[in-house]
Amino acid sequence: MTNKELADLLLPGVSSDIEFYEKKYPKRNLSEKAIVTRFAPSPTGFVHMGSLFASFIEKKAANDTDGVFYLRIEDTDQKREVENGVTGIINDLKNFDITIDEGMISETEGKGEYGPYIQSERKEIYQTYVKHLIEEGLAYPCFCSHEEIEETRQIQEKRKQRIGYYGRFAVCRRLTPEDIKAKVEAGEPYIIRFKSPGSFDNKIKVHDLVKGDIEFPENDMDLVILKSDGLPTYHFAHAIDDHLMHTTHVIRGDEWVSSLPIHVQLFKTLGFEAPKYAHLSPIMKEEDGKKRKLSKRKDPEAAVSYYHEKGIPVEAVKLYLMTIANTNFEQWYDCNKDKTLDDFKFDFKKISSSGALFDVDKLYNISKNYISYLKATEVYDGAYTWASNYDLEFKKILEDHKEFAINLFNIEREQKKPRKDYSCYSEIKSLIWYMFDELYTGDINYEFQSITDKEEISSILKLYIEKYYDINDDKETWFNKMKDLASDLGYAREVKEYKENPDNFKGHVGDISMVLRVALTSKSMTPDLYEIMKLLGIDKIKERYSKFI
RNA sequence: GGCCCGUUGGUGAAGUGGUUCAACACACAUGCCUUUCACGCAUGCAUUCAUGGGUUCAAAUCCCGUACGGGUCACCA
Repeated sequence: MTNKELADLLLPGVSSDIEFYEKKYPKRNLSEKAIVTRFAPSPTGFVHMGSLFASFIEKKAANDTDGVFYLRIEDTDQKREVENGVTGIINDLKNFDITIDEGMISETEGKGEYGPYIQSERKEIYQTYVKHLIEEGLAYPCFCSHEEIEETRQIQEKRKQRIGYYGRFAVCRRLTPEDIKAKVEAGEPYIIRFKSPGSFDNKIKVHDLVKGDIEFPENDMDLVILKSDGLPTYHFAHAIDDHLMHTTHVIRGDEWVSSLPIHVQLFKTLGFEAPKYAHLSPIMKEEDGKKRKLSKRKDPEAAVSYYHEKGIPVEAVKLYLMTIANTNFEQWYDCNKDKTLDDFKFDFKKISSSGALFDVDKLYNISKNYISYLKATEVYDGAYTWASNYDLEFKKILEDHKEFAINLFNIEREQKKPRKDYSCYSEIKSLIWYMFDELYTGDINYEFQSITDKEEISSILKLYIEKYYDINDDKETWFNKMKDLASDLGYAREVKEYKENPDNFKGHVGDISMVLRVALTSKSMTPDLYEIMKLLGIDKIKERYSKFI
């Protein structure tokens, strides 16, 4: 029996014409330096922080070089299938403004010339290559049951030998065509394994863009390439897809580095040019003094939706990702505040080779800085969008008081050194609630500081309203009047004055303004009181003061 | 257990043999500024680069061992 006949017996009705696909998916018409990358998740319905990180880098690398970034869905494991799993991924990417040039755009549709972009629809392609490999004598069927494999494993463990299907443990490799024919005709189930040409004693060196040169023993395992359901394993699909889709750079998590010998070998024996590899270290998290991989089960911040819920601007998350992606980015950005992420040239060499700890504090800091340089209207828009998704009460307030809210956000903003109050949209409400009557209700907890006597407070408020407050005053006049008020009541006009002779005064102008602030907002910490008063207006000030009195 | 990778302050890190080499940023602390807060400014925070040994006139930087951490060893990706 020839290899050709064997191939027909094993994969009847499948073509082995690989030239068909080689022609169908020609080399991409791109410049030499253009990078083609892909994000290739399983359709689990959501994107993990680590994957977002990878896809972010993939897209950036492609964009920087006028290349292509595409989305391929790896659904060869049917047990993992999740309903609407693709849509969830597309949405998460969309939320982070990661758009694709090619690939899946909905649960079932793809766009681009190199599709299908979902592996379950590429079954014929894989099988064609598998059949070709059988014809070439580079692959063979394996009839071993799970139990038999397990037995071998135990033997190997006991003898302290390497575990796996290789060398003399690869029993089906030695099956004669006649054996195979008999087994197939008897209806024995089988899978297809790759006939590894490697030897464990040979060393190979693989270059990784992040980790550098890595030396491995050559792969000598006869890996499964086609599973009993007719779908390929990851390794095989990777070789076929990235070859046919002409991926130039495979960027993925470093859990894959140990498979590198397999992948390199697969590409080589298939006659494909291997892509460049960049293996990213996982994003770590510290817990109880120990580092561990950020886990989607244990860590809410591992889910990309977390940032959406918190209302951290997408741009801020991207800035943070870039600071861990390229170690020189942070300083570059510091010196180029007017530029954007697009202006920064991503460099594979500047990827840290050890796992970065995910630093939420740093993220919030970046976000806070980012928001502080936004225009008031942009803050409004961001807060409004966030509230529309997560806080309808706040959304209504923002709608009803649009002008007011924008003016509020504009206090001490749009200047060289703006205020930095908000690190994310979800916390804005808790910082400005007292500015809205809708929220300024119920039991108010007044945070008075040095002056707490009700009588005294009342007399300060009364006098201020009756004699001093004029909404038309400019800031200087306003503040001078507060000083007048202070001296009227026996307080020092200046803090210094008070500090020099504390016995001569009941307190100082700062104490007075604190009373005015707290009685108006209940809070001891607010933005500039002059601005706050102006915004609230005389009626509301009178109302709140008299309510207190 | 085999194979592979990593280890610079509380955190992210710069730095790959030698002119302040432990930069910069976050966090923290103190002080100044200030009617509060925030901002800003100033100062402090690793005599030391996991650890032991070696190479060298000279090492965080090169080599070897040890420890610790991570990854992987499926008809999962």
